Amino acid sequence: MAGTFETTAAIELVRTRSLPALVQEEIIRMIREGELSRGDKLNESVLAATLGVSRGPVREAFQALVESGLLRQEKNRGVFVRTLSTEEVVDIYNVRAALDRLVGETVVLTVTEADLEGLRDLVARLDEAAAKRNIEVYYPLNLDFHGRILELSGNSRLIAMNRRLIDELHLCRRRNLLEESGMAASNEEHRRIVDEIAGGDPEGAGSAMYDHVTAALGRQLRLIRDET
Amino acid sequence: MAGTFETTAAIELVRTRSLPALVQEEIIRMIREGELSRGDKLNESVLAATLGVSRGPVREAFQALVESGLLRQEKNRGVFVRTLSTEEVVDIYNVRAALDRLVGETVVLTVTEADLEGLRDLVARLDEAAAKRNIEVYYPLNLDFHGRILELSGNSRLIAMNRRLIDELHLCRRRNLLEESGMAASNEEHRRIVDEIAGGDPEGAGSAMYDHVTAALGRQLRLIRDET
DNA sequence: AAATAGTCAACTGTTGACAATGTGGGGTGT
DNA sequence: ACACCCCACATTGTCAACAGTTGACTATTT
Repeated sequence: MAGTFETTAAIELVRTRSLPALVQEEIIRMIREGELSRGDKLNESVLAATLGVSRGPVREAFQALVESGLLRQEKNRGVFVRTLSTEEVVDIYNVRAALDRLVGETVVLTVTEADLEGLRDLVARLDEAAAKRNIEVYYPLNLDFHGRILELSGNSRLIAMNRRLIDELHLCRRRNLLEESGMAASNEEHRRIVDEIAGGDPEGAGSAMYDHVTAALGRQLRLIRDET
Repeated sequence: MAGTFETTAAIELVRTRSLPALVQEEIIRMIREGELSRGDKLNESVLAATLGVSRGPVREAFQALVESGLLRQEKNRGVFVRTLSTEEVVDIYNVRAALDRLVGETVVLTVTEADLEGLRDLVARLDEAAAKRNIEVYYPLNLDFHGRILELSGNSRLIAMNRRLIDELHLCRRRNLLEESGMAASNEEHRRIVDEIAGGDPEGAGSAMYDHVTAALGRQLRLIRDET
């Protein structure tokens, strides 16, 4: 049969994806890509019309995103993209540091040589991007690097929580926040992380992850301070 | 004016509480109190009728609870109270251990003598409950003990995430799960936590918290194994 | 001119109705 | 007796309309 593959794929899509879930993904994408920034108001009717659905699914997506912390709701006034105070940014980075320490400790126990090879390859490509001062390449590679290590942990809750925190950090972080020196320093830490994981010592790998997040917080805070 | 106080309170209630939020709280309560157990199906119409609202707010509450992990959604079939596999329970405890280590490390830096006095008082009351093998008293005191330390951390994200994990653990944990020996052992660990916090060493306090959660996981796993 | 009351449009909160999907039971053919 | 198909019922997904609230603009008063 022609088109069988596409058909089954379409069926799977319709079977699993509901409108609220799709709306939710779209809003997250808009935040990640910067189409929505902190403090922006989301208008139910306008968003519904834009996406071609009614207000019901949009409202359901809002509730999920409020629960996950990406949106803030004021009764009878609407939902807004959350704004993070400096204190909250520090809080989030600290939590991420604690979670990533666990990621490092866990990954060491199950990592394979093939996994390590993949990570080393990513570090090499990050090096290249850093050398060219190309943030547009560096940034998604960086997300990929952390995402892959996270997956290797195999801990579903750890993965979910870390992803949510990363989404939240998109509220205050722009792609251009890492200037050149930051990229180089950051990738040196990546290299250390891979080495420590390869070394097989859980505490060492955990520390490497922890220190990396802490250093990233330092870089972020310096930028926030410079901004003002 | 007579009734001014009640009126302003009522205004504040209407101003802040929306139906979805109230429905959400009610469902969480039902899970915590055991009226809903893992795997149970939640019927939109029935729940809406019971609570005297329409299906809209109920569906919005569902989405928030799905996002927080308490409910699971199957398209066109309904939402169900999540069931946790043993692997997921282990995952959650591991994440909690990592978070609580951070709690311990953080609390040391800001704790006051008055805070410590409050914690010591709680440990004493927990001792009493443990001696009497009274789980009905021990259990809420235990929640209170951990809740207070958590608050002392002052990290809003840490507090929110920890609370959500505790809610999730209610999915598999019943009040009677801690038998007598467990209570005594658990409270010895509480005492060590307070001592380490009072000692002023972040790493020590972090370890005490971490070890307590790990030990709790051990007790939980033993019970799961005995159950089968 | 400033302050306050009144009015109105835009938006959110909630509801009931309609469409689509899944489920279980009865009947039919082998 | 067993398997299969079809239909009626229950439940979820989606939508459009109604009700209440908010914030801004206007008009009136001092």
